[in-house]
Order: sequence, then structure tokens, then C-alpha cells
Amino acid sequence: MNIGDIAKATGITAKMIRYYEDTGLIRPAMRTLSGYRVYSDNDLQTLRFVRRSRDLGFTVKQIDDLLTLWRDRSRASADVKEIALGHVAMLEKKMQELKDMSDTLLHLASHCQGNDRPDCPILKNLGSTEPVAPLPKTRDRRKTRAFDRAR
Amino acid sequence: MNIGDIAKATGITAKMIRYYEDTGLIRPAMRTLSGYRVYSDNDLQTLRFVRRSRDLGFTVKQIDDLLTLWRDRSRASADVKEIALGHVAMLEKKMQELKDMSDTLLHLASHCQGNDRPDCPILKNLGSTEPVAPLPKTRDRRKTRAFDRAR
DNA sequence: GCTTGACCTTCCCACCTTGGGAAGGCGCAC
DNA sequence: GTGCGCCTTCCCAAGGTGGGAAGGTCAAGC
Repeated sequence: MNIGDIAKATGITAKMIRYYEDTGLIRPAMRTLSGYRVYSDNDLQTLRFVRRSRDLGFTVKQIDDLLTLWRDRSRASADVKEIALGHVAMLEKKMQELKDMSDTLLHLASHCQGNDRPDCPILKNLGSTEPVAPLPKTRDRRKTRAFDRAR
Repeated sequence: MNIGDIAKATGITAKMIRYYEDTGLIRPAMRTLSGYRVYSDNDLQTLRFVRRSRDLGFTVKQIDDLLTLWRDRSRASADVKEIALGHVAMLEKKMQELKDMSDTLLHLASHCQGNDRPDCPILKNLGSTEPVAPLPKTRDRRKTRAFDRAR
């Protein structure tokens, strides 16, 4: 298989495959006499693994660690689980950050008329000296309701 | 005020302030005879606006648009609201993506023993040919419960 | 007046992942 | 043997941030 074939098969662009090789995530591919990269079924499996890991949001470093464990028949599943749950924790932290931003914006937008007039609590808040997130105290406010009110 | 003072006052590093000036987000600061940048209270306000917008996850381009509206006394609040809600939509899309990743990982991790043995459904899934997210059909599954089960 | 230390200036490099594109070499079908 | 699609390497770009070098400036203290 040439790089184009394996790119189609894995959904990773040829460019990225070369990049992963350059940066050491995957091992250098075999070459034909004329210099073309050639891939085996084994390589295909590896790249599929990379693809799936990437889809789950793992960093290249984490994928590297996972690949190492994957190839290590004497691995402990605890090590894999630790990476996975550590990553989940990071994902949740990010989600929380995004949610805080979103909540603040929805709160501000819900007070904005959204008409031809210039008065706008969103701009007012951004330009003020107060801390950026004067959120309502209510807990578990349903995001969708807030969003509807904001529209 | 020198750049260091305004950096402290806004929480934006001097480096980033110069970068924002270079890229045209903010207008070039006045200079002393010796070339030091000098900032007015007006500049301070602008940079605070930038800081807050950044904290809310707006891109530089969006902050640019918001700044323009901020300075335009004849703006329509609808334009501001549109930017804000558009950004909220993007934030929610990202959150959903992160949530899908997190859910998949929690599901896989909940089936992983996490011990000294090598058997690991996480690796098995990453290395398989199946689509990456074989999620349970149950809806509204509480994330925290899934997380506890995964541990 | 001179030294010192904190600050300022510009300029270059790096991160990470991805895409775009140029210039040139191969492989194969007609 | 010509043409087209693929391959090769190499450079550039993004966004947003940090690091650091080399050199100029300011103010305080002696």
C-alpha cells in the first residue's frame, strides 16, 4: 500500500501520516527503491489505532503512551485505565470551562434586547470593571431554557 | 503608564499586548521620545475589554468585531447579540464533542479491570475495526455515575 | 557623576496540528 | 513516449502564548 491508499483506509491525510512519522509517533515506513513509502497490514492497524485515539481527543504524547502499552503484551490494564481516566478528567475540566463561558454569555444575552438600539448589556459588561461573570445564583438552571430566553 | 503597568492592571502579559498591537487588534500605543509605549486610561479600558472577551473564549477576530461595535455609538444591540449567541453555539458544539469523547471513554473504562493483567477493553477497542463509539443506548445517563463505575 | 537593577525595545524561535502549495521524480495506461 | 495521478521533500501559514537574546532607558542610591 502506498501512503495514499492507507490515508483513504484510515481517514488520516497523507500529510499527517508523514508528520506522525517525522515526529516519531509512528515508525518510519518501508520504502520502495524509488523512495515511495510502503505500508503493511500491520501499519494499517497501527494507524487505525492512532485515528481512533485522536478521535477521542488524546494528545500525541498520550497516543504514544497508548501505542507502547498496546504493543506491550505484559502491560497492566491499570496503566491504560489511568491514562484514559486522566484524559476524561481533562475533558471534564475543559467542558466546565466552556460551560462557564457559555452560561455567562447566555445570562448577558438574555438581558439584551437584540434590536436596533445601541444599548447592550453584553458590551456594557465587557467594558465594565466588574469581574466578568455575575451569574445568577440559581443552581441547575437548564441551559436550554436560558438559551431560549436569550434568543 | 508603561506596558508593564498596564499588563499588571489588565492581566494580559506585555508580550501579548505587543502582539495585539502588531496584529492590529488594538491601535498602536503612543511612544515616549525614547520609544517606550505609553498607555492612557482609555487604553486601559480597551485592554480590559479585550481581557474579558478573551476570558469568554472569543477569538481575536470576534474581539475585533466586538471592539468595533463597542466604539460605535450607533450600533444595533442585535449585532452584538448575534456574535454572542453565535459564539455560544460554537461553545456548545465543542462541549458536545468533548462529552461524546468522555462518554465513550467512560464506557470503555467501566469495563476495564484496571489491574495487573494485560486484558484491556480500552486498547481492544482502539485497535479494533469497529466504529469508535459503541455507546450504550440509555439516554440521560448521569456522567458521574458512569465515572464512578469506571473507577 | 556613575553604577546597578528593573524595565523597556526589537527580533528570532518554539509549541501543536493541520492545511496549502511549489518543484521535481515515479508508475502505469494508452 | 506522452500524459495524468501519485509520490517525494521543503517551505509557509494559522492561533495564541511563552522563552530568551542583545541592547537601550530610567530612577534610585552612593
